Amino acid sequence: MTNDIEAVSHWTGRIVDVPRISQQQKDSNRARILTSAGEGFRTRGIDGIGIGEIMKTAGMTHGGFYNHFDSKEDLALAVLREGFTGSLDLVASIVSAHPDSATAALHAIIDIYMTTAHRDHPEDGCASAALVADAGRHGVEAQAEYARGLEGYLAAFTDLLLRIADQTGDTLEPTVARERATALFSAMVGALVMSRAVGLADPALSGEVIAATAKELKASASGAAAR
Amino acid sequence: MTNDIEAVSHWTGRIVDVPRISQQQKDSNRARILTSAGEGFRTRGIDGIGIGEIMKTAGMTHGGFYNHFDSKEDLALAVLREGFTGSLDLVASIVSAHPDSATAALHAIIDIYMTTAHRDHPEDGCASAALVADAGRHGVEAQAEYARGLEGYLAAFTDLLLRIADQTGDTLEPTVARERATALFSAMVGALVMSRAVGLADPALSGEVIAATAKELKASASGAAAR
DNA sequence: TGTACATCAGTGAACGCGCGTTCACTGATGTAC
DNA sequence: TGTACATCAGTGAACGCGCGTTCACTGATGTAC
Repeated sequence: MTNDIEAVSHWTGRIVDVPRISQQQKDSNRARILTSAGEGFRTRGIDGIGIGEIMKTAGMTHGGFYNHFDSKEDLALAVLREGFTGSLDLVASIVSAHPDSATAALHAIIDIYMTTAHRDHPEDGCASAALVADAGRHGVEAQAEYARGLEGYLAAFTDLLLRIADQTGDTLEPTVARERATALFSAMVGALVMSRAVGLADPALSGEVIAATAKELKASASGAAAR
Repeated sequence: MTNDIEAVSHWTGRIVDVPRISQQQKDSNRARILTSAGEGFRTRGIDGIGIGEIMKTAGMTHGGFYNHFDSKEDLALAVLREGFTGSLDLVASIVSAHPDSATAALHAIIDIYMTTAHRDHPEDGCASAALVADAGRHGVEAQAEYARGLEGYLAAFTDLLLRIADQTGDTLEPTVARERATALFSAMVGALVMSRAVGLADPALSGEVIAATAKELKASASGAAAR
């Protein structure tokens, strides 16, 4: 069952689901595999879910997988690339929603990132947090994709910190802004992954980790120039 | 081959390696399994290495595993418990090596934690960083072990920040100290796992992440009271 | 002290299972004439 | 416009492999008498 179209079989005369694959349909199927894999990999890790289940979630049988990807590793690379693009687009959209105040934009990012909702739904959350361990344990190509994404995050946060300094009239060297952006993003990712590591067993501690870190990061970003 | 003792077989007359298992020997074998599993799990993830390879590294064949542990999951719980104990002991030993200055102790911890050596050797590094993703993807019992360890880290860092404030004459509420300790440890763990995620593909970025975060954290801890 | 026997840790073959991957097949699409 | 045929995406059975786990066996240890 690759689509919802019914047709009368020329051969049997019975009404059956038949494949009717156009290039557009193929592209759509590939996108569904990618979405399914992105969610599965983020939730259970690259080694934690198989091709069969990914394809089933995408609405196909497992054999057709290799019409779209060379291997599971190839799929993982595509998920990393696609995943970071989506995450960075979200950051950019939050920033452009606060054109007047870079501080408000940063606070909005932190408030969206550091939530129990984000903690509980890695499947459509930040790629950097959900896939950080998988990237470290896979090959150099996966790490290269992760590096590209991480660089995107650091560039976005560095730019934001520079704009905050500019708007508040403080002086901030670009190299220092980049260092602070690195520490900031490290804390966001670290808090989120640790809150996920204890979410089931100790919800109070889990919530405390993200809330306390968010509070500190917002205070730190506002008062950075005063340091 | 469970030990290095040779003996003459009563039955064949040939010199063979024979098992000669005392309680002490059994305890030692269990400890070797635990060490081997701790290193394997940290480096490649709980799902990334099998019982067979763990037992081989420990110098035994795989069948004997179940004389020591009920299941692989049981082993993972033991690794988490043992691993955090070791990590927290190391933190405590660094602290007691700097009895005069809590600031010096914190800087020493950061300088040991945020290094390329620690990044490149998860097998004998911090349990919280190496196993954070595995804990999040395993059951509630694994998360409970992780939570116990995380609580130990947060308590240790909170105590250290309070002692720094005390020694510099600043006032610091315990609840605020705990929040700052949480953000601090989140940044340490986040920076380390991200630096591992790009270590092979982009050593420059990888080194930058730990160096920049370490620098920021030390500056932030020293100037925390001034904020 | 010596002998018989129960205990139990380690060995290595075997189990069922799920995985990533391959492959023969089906049938709709697109092209050639 | 209609017919014949090459193309190729999806199906589902099958493959080899490694995994976690089980089990019959071996032989040293410890205990009973």
